[in-house]
Amino acid sequence: MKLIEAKQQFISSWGAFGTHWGINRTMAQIHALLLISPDPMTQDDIMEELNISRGNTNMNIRELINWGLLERVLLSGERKEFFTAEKDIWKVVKLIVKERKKRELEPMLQLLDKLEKVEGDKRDKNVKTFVDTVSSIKKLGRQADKTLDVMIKAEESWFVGALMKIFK
Amino acid sequence: MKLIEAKQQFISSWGAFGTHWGINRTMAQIHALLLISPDPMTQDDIMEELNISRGNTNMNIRELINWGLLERVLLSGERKEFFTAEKDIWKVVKLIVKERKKRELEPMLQLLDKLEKVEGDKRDKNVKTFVDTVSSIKKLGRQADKTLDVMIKAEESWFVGALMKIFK
DNA sequence: ATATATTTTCAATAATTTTTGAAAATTCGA
DNA sequence: TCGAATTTTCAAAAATTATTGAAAATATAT
Repeated sequence: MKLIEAKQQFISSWGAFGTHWGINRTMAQIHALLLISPDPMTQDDIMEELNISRGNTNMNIRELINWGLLERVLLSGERKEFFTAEKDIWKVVKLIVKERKKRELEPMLQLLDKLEKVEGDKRDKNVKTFVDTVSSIKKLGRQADKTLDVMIKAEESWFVGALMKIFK
Repeated sequence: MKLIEAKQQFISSWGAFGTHWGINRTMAQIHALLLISPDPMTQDDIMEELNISRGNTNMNIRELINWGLLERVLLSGERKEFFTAEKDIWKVVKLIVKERKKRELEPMLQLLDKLEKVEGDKRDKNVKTFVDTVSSIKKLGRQADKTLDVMIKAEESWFVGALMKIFK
């Protein structure tokens, strides 16, 4: 397979993959393109390469910067802004985990805390099932939250080494 | 908070949560409803409780059964089918992980294997960056795949215990 | 200060995904 | 086997989400 074709496939499937991970298609495609670009690119470069509009490009670049996945780069002598992607995949994973934890897991845990305090007699099986379900989700969620916190701070080598020990 | 209101909130936010996890809103809501229902429910019960159409209910129940999250239950003397949800949250998590691994991670790893073999001279920095990126994603992906395999087979008590050891 | 290049915004449009509901198929008791 | 109850299908409609592109805002060089 030629590089040009391989790039196409990588970008398009990273895009599809992203849609399952809370990142929209274009955002994931821009990210993919910059992951495999040795040099920083401008907004115009990205528009042309992916055949998408200026507005779309701009909005998704900004969103990627919010996630910490892209950085603005200033090249001396250039008027335009350039963008580059974090290339260390372990860092990329940690950034995504961090963001999704904040956006999804934490609000869910807060809600569960509130729902666990529902009024009613636990001898009523409806109340009992509700409280038991909420409690067990909360328990697992809290464990996941703590685990992810440690992961976010960990070095890849340490993390993989530790996992290997457990999972031989 | 009254049970009825707590149920509403649980169902609606589980639905929103699901949309970030490759599960559509209605599917997640049906799942939530059955998680907190002490007794099995029929399709009509579910339609009425969630105010959704028959077709929608039917399609999403079947999808939940495909994921292994719901089971058909036959109650003696009843003509209608009843449905019940797996209540053990650890098992639920494992079922979801298993399904998403199969649908998303495995196809991605297969593609990366293919893309890594791209033609071209590695002294060309475009080729080098491409291959390096693909390889490092693949490496982390394979590790994740193995880790998830062990997780899917693990008991919750063992798993949490093992994590606690690492993450003190 | 002005002209020009560049970036950002956002209402309108397009694409995609979800939902409906009625018809078709299936199941099951009598 | 028949007929009513129940489940399934799927084309059309609705809802949601993503994209465009032109206008406005901002930044920069001269």
